[in-house]
Amino acid sequence: MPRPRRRLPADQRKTAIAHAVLPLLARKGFDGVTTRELAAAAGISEALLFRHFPSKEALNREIYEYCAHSFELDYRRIAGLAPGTGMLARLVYFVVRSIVIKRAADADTSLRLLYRSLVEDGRFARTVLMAPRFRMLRKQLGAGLAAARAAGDCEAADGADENLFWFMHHTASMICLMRLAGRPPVSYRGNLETVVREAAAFALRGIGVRPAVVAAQLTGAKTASWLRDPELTLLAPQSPQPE
Amino acid sequence: MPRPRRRLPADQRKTAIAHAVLPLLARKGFDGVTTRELAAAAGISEALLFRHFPSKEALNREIYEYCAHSFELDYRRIAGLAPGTGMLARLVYFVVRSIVIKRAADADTSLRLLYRSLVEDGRFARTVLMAPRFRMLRKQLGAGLAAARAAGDCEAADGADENLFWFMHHTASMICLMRLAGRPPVSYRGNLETVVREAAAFALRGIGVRPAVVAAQLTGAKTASWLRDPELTLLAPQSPQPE
DNA sequence: ATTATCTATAGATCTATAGATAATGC
DNA sequence: ATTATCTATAGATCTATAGATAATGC
Repeated sequence: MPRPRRRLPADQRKTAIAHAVLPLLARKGFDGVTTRELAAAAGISEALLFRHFPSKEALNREIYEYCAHSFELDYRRIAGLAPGTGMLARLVYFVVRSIVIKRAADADTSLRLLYRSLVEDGRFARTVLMAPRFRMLRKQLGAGLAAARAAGDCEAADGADENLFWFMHHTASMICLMRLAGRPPVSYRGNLETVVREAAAFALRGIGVRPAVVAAQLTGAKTASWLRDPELTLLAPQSPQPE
Repeated sequence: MPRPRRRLPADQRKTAIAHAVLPLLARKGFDGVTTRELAAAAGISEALLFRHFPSKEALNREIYEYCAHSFELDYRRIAGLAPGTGMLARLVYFVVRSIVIKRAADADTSLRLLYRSLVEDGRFARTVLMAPRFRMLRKQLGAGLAAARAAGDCEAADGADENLFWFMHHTASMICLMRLAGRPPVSYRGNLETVVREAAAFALRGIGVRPAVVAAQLTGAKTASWLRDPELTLLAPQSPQPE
C-alpha cells in the first residue's frame, strides 16, 4: 500500500511536525515516547522526522521553543489601568483565572510541559517564569499594593511584595496542576468559576487586602461583568496554526 | 573479576533494592531509567533485580507503596490542641513548613515522585492526597476557623472551608515544587525560614484571619519558639532503613 | 538441599541512516 | 534539477530469561 503523502516545503513541514507532535511529547514525556509514535502523530515516516530534526533531542528542544510563546499574557491592558484597590482586584482575579483556565486549544499540553520541566531540569520552567511578562506583572502588583495601602484597604506586608506575587501565582498554579491529572486528586467544592473566584479572594486577602474590601471587590456580579469585558481578558494568544 | 556480592535473604534484598533504587527512579522517571542503571544503583546484577521483581513495571508499583508512607505527618499533636486562633496559626505554620522543608533524607525523592505523578496519570498523587491524614487536617482547620471566627479574629468565608484548606496547601506545595528544580525558576526574597513564615502569613490571611491578628500570631519570636518545641514538629517520620 | 547470585544471551524495540522513488518548480 | 518522501535496515540498547555457580542453614 504505497501511500503518497501530501508534500510540503521544508519549513512548513517542520512547523507541522512540531505542532502535531507536541501533545504526545507533553503527555508521555521525552523518554516515554518513541520516534515511531512521534512520526505516526505527524503522519509521516520516521525517516522524514529525522530529515527535519537531526535527532530526537533536537526535536525536543525545538518543541520547547515552539511552546514557550503560548504562555504569553496580554498584560498591556492591565498596564493601562491606574493603580488602586479596584485595579489590584482585577489584576489578581485575571492572573488567577488565566492560570487556572487556559483557553488556548493546547492548554494542558503546554502546562504539562511546564510542570514536567519542574521535576526534571527546570530549564523550560525558567524560560517561562523568568520572562519579562512576569517582571511586568510583579511591578503592576507592586504599584497596586502601594495604592491600596495608601487608601487604607490593605495592610503593609511583613516581607517582600515579590514573594506575595509568587504566593498568589502558586495558589493558582497548583489548582491548575491538580486539574491536569485525569481524575484530580483534590476535589474542590463548587464549579470552576467559583473556585477561581474563591482562589482570587484567598490570594487578595493573602497579599494583605482587608477581608471586607475583598468581599466588596469580588462579588459574583462584578467578576461576571469583567468576564464580559473583552478589553481585559488577559488570556493567552492562540498558537500559530500550521498551514 | 568474579565479584562475590553480599548475600541477603529475599525479603531484605527486596527492601534494599527498593530503597536503593528510589532516588534514581524519582529523578529520571520510569521511562528515563534503565534496568541496568537500577541494578547498578542497587549494587546487584540485572538478573537478580528480575528475580525479586517480575518486571520493571512491578518494581515501579512497589516503589510507590514503599514511598507513600514518607508523606505521613504526626498530626496527633495538633489534634490535641484546643481550637482557637492560636491553634489555627500553629496549624497553618506547621503544615506550610512541613511541606516546604521536608526533613526526611529522601525528601526531594518522594516529592519528585508525587509531582511527576501529577503530570502523568495522577494515581500516586491521589493515594497521597486523599489519605486520611488530610481529611483529619482539614477537619482541624475547620474547627480552628470556626473558633477564630467566633472570637472575631477571622472573617466568615464566602466559599467552602475545604477549598481554603487546599489553597493553603497549594501555596506551600508550589514553593516546594519550585525548589525541586536544580536552579529554581523563582527566587524568593529572604532565606527559607523567612519564606516559610511569609507564606504561612499569606495563607492565614488568605483563609480569612485578619491581617493584624496574623501579624501578632506569626512574629519571628513566636515561630522560633515553636521550632524549639519538639512536641509539635509535625514532620515526616524517617523512612524505614533497610537492614 | 535450598536459596541467592552471577554471566551470557535471546528477542524485541528504538534511534538513526542509506539509498531508491516520486512530486515539485524552474 | 531539486527537494520531499518512502522502504528497508543497521547498530545500539533495553527488558527479561536460561542455566551455571556459590553461599547459607539444617
